[in-house]
Amino acid sequence: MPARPAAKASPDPAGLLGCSCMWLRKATRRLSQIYDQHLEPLGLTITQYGLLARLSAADGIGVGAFAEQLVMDPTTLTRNLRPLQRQRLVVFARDPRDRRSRMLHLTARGRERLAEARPVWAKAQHQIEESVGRADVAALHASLGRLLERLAA
Amino acid sequence: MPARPAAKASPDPAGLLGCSCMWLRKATRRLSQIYDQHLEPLGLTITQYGLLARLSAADGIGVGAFAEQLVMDPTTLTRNLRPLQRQRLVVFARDPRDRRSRMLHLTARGRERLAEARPVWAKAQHQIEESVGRADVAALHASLGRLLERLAA
DNA sequence: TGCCAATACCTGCATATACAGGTATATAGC
DNA sequence: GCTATATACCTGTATATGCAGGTATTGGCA
Repeated sequence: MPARPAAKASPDPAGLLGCSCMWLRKATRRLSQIYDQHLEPLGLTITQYGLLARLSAADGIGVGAFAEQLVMDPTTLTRNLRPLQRQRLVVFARDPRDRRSRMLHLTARGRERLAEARPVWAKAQHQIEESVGRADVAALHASLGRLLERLAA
Repeated sequence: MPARPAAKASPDPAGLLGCSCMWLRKATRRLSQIYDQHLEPLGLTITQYGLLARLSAADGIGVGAFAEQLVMDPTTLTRNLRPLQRQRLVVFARDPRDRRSRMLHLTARGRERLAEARPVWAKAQHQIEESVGRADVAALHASLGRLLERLAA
């Protein structure tokens, strides 16, 4: 029996119960709300936390390569980095070997902020796993991982 | 063996392989891109298609109730409806019994556009099911449905 | 050397998303 | 009827997202 959250009587005349994108968008809205509420006192969104965390493992990477890792348009990434840049959590540095490229670096301040934020993020993640079930969450991640592999651009 | 798309060597120092929101956002970006490419000739995004389709099953609904159905902030919905309003695919009508409320209606033009778009949407959905596997897609939908039920606001 | 195509990034525009705080209307108490 | 509160929606501001098209730099090739 498939799960059906809101729909009352309608037999899905629009076929939207079968639209993968609607399900994903809806779930993304709800989850973002939860993470963002937890992170708000730190002045970070979940997107920004994610960028800091990824960058801490890829220091010096260029915008293009970073965007590809994130399955994100490079122009989107450029703009998503701006609030972090304004808070002096990340910096852009010209690559002397290729002056077109900009190497991204976490600042000391950025590493500090990330260290503060990590347990807050973990609390949000834990809350979600409590509500949804650890196994279901793991299955969801695996499912999304397969989807991204099979739809790789 | 859990699926791991991009990460090369790093043992996930940031814990992000376990962040549900990152997985969802990433997958949403990729899927939106696919649907939007299909729908582009019709002048619709996947979000807009979804609003038309849902509205066709809930004609006359108010902004607040519609937003709740969509797990979306009412102010977001108001603005998402604007491009459709400009294209005269939907209209707002004052409810005579409660002049605060605005009843949303598809126009004839809106119903036409939806009829044109439906097979295009179906083609995108079909492509995704071909690539990802019908069973995996169904499991994903069920998984997201459960998540939304258990995290209902 | 000098030009051209490819590359790495950016700006302009449009949509998608939500919070804070505003206006207009309705309803409950009195 | 009057007022206080609640409700339904909107605007201002900020971030998130991606496409079209631009600039600067690099590298290949004549």
